[in-house]
Amino acid sequence: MGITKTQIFTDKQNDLAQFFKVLGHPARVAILQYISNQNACICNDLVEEIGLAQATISQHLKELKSIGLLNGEVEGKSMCYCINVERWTDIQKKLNTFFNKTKSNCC
Amino acid sequence: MGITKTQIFTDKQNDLAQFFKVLGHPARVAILQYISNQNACICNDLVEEIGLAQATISQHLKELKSIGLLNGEVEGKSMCYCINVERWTDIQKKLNTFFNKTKSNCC
DNA sequence: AATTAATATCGTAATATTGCAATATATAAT
DNA sequence: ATTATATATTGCAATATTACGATATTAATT
Repeated sequence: MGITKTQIFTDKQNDLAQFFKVLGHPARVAILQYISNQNACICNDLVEEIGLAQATISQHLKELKSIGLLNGEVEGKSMCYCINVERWTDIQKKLNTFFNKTKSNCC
Repeated sequence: MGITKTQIFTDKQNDLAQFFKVLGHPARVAILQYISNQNACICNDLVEEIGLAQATISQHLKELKSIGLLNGEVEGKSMCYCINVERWTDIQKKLNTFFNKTKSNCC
């Protein structure tokens, strides 16, 4: 079908999967790395930097915003995006909890 | 288009995104959690446990195997899947390196 | 007010993913 | 050998994602 059966999973499982999913695209990985390398907020150097169309970059930014990873502020006629450090750390913790809990005791 | 432009990203970015992507489905999160909760290797209790068709579970297992997270051993007429702990730890480290390096210094 | 620049949204095409029924394969049990 | 059981693969339908051009929208500049 193409539709994930979210109803049969717990909220935690769905949330966790959603975090992983949003991070599961190289453009979004690259965007986050680029933002962190600039010592200031970025605007749309990203279009030049990454090499995808402006509409595409905008879409990826939207997905990163959707899980709260980015804050966006209007800065004149451009946008200033930056990483929401609190959320960033929060998600990192959640992923690590998953990794630490999920341990193998077999084979 | 629907096709990710992997050529414009580094191997590291693509690999990282691939790990995230494979973990980015609630069924695969649930499978990993279930395997870790059993004190032994599992076979296909998963079909009953998770509530997806056998073919679907088999597909998800294949994806988890594709990044080396699962080992599968023939056990009579069933399969014994277990988490590859070494790989598991390795991927956890890589994700944490990404999280730690990607830090914000703005806003 | 008109123009320019930056970003967002819409519409659309191409491709990918999810899920399942049906079928194939392989081993154990009879 | 036949049957039963467990898993993998194939083929297909439905939906999602990726990417982009075209078009809003919004704010600064002239």
